[in-house]
Amino acid sequence: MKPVTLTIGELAARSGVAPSALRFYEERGLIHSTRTSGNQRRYERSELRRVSFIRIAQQIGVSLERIRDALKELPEGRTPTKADWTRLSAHWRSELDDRIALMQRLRDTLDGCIGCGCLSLQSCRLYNPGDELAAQGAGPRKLLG
Amino acid sequence: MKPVTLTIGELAARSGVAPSALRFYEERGLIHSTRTSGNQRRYERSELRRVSFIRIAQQIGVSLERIRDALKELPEGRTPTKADWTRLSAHWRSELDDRIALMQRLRDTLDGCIGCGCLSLQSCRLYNPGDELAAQGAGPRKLLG
DNA sequence: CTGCAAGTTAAAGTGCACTTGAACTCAAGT
DNA sequence: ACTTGAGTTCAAGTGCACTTTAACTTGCAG
Repeated sequence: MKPVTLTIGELAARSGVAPSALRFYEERGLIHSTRTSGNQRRYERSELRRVSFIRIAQQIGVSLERIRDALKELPEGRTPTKADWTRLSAHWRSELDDRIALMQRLRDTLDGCIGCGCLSLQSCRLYNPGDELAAQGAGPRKLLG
Repeated sequence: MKPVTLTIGELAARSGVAPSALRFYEERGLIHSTRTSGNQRRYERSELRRVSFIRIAQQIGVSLERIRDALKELPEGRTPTKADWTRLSAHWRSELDDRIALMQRLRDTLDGCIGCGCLSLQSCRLYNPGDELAAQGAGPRKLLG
């Protein structure tokens, strides 16, 4: 009968993340393991969920540092419940909404520019949305931030 | 009366991109300059449009290498016309559509998972959309690609 | 003509997210 | 017992997109 914990290879296979990346995540405090008497890592099955969460957050465009901070919200000591994950998921949901909104703003403005070919900074809404920054010479900074 | 060309500092100020970045773009073949007798760079005003294009494409998530390849489509010798830029803009517009679609897919599936807290690989649609890859053990690879 | 901000180069450094390599140990099948 | 695949550590390497540094030159205002 198989033990409930996973080796690093098993976790890698199930999550689609390389063992080297898992060690790296652990070093950075994003995931945790216990060790066997022979010093090998063993992962709780719940770590799989953590890895999943990390990959989703990366898709959304969040850095490992910010992901680590978010994961610190999870309870120490006990396995996170459905409610714990739901709360974090909801947090990324709004991150994602923000990014989608940014992309759509970019697209809509690009649509406006396609007809005129006006990709220059002086007058193009793409760089100076609302033109309030037009005189300050800051360029794309606003959209980029 | 001011000459029509821009110094690197002027281009930097107008585009919101650091001089060091502009030199880097030039080294990588994304933009071009002529030199004064004293070896200083001078930029055509049309280079401003190139820089704008580069920043937009980066926002969309395109690498400098792919941006350079796209810019190679622009005519050599003559200043790009409205039509030239329109063609390239349309190309990025579809890139952007793709990314927005990916984000929305991610969001919709995350919505489905928020209620159940099921961020695990075995059954979650977020990792195995349509479940066709579920047996292959590839994990997030499909959405990540 | 002088002073100084702005420009030049090549090489090295930065931050992020990992990967690779070397040298070694562990676990499991025959 | 032996072999082999999987695991371990630490250090160094990779790729991208720049930035910084050092030593030096230009160009313009006064």
